[in-house]
Amino acid sequence: MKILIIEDDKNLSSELFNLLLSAGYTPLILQDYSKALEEIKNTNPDLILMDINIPYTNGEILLNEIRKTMNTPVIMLTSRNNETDEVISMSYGADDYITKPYNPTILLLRINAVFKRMENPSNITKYENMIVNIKKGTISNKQKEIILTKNEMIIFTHLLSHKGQIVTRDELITDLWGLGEYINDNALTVNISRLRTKLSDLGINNKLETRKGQGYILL
Amino acid sequence: MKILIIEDDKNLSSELFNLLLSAGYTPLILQDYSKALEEIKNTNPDLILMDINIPYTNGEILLNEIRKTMNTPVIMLTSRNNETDEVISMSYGADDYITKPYNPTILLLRINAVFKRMENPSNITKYENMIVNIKKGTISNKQKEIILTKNEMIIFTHLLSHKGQIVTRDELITDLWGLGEYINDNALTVNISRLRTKLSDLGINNKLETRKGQGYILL
DNA sequence: ATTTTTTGTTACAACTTAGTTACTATTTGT
DNA sequence: ACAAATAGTAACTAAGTTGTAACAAAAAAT
Repeated sequence: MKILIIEDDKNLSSELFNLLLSAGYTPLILQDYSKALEEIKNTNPDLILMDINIPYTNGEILLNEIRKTMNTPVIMLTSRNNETDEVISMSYGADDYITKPYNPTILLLRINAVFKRMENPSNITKYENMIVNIKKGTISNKQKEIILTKNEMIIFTHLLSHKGQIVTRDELITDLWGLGEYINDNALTVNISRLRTKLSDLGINNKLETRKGQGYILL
Repeated sequence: MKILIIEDDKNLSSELFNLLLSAGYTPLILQDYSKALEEIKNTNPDLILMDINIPYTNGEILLNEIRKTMNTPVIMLTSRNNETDEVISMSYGADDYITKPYNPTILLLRINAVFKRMENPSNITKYENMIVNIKKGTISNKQKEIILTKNEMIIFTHLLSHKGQIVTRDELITDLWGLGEYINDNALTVNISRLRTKLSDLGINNKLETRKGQGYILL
């Protein structure tokens, strides 16, 4: 399990490094923002531990960037014990946060808990301002809850797990109907259309784009 | 009633000791993990009160060990008022958790509640405004009590333990009739229908939804 | 600019899935 | 042994999901 530490304070990062190492993880350290995104894509860590206050940017912005293209869990290290940081972290899509100074055991427990939540192909994911409840078969925002049919959910979760990446029509067709039988291509188109309508009911528009000749992409 | 306290903070443990003693329990104190398992087996306490953050290990691990061999109820003392600890505690099989600083009265109430639950190995659950009495085979509200048949109870409890999640028909069929013999699919449908009628008699309507092609969900 | 290809939209109908009811057999209790 | 409760079956009905087809729109290609 690779854990990427993004932290400029060298004392702290090496402490973390040792802690994680002794707990059986493979820690990696990044000191600053500049190469972060690239590095994340290269190393593809299982979890990111990020100081909210890193040089040349702040955690929120980086978190935002990360969330555009991947779902790697992120735990924020917040310096102050204030609500604002917590709220910011969580609302920007962090999976948990820890206030410094942190308790090593607690940190490990939290990491564990995040992994647990990951394993559990989890009931609940977030997208934009929506909650995607796979086991319940719904997507919702604060106002409404909308039930997706089986096909719609298959398409949506597939796109969501490849957020920011083009997904070919063939991939979706295989996911929907398997390899065997021939299905009219248009069936997918229609299902995409139906999904778009339901997303639109929750105010999500123009997020499921067509890339002609290539496939679809969820932004 | 013997209650074992596992807590390294001596102030806290002696506070707890006195509190429990004056409440009529027989408290025992352990300062650390090393002899915990052995001690638990020797003294065979009726309940364990454990700090999640004890020296040389953490509560989660100990709890895990305990759960491998016994069902002694465990209440976790978590240091902060955070969800993660709660989630961890409960998911590892704790029976309850208390956040420090704790209110003595609340603590005693919780202990009491845990004992209650033990006596009566959760034959009683609540759903909406109803009481579900599994052993008795009834569901009731303040006005009426309705008897469920075995099948109805199997279906209802299965759905109840997966509240808010889609449960496939196959799951229910397996739960009802096991894997072997073939049963007309419609038998389940009929039983669902009968259950719905009885729920409706207690004013519970539209809570047991069909998700066509997927299963049923109890909201 | 026009044609061709690809995708979108809509309405419809079929198909699958589930619901209802009544009936019967089996079990249970008295 | 009889009555009552329980459970499975079957035939029919109801409903929702999904694919199809016809047409529209947009993008790509010529």
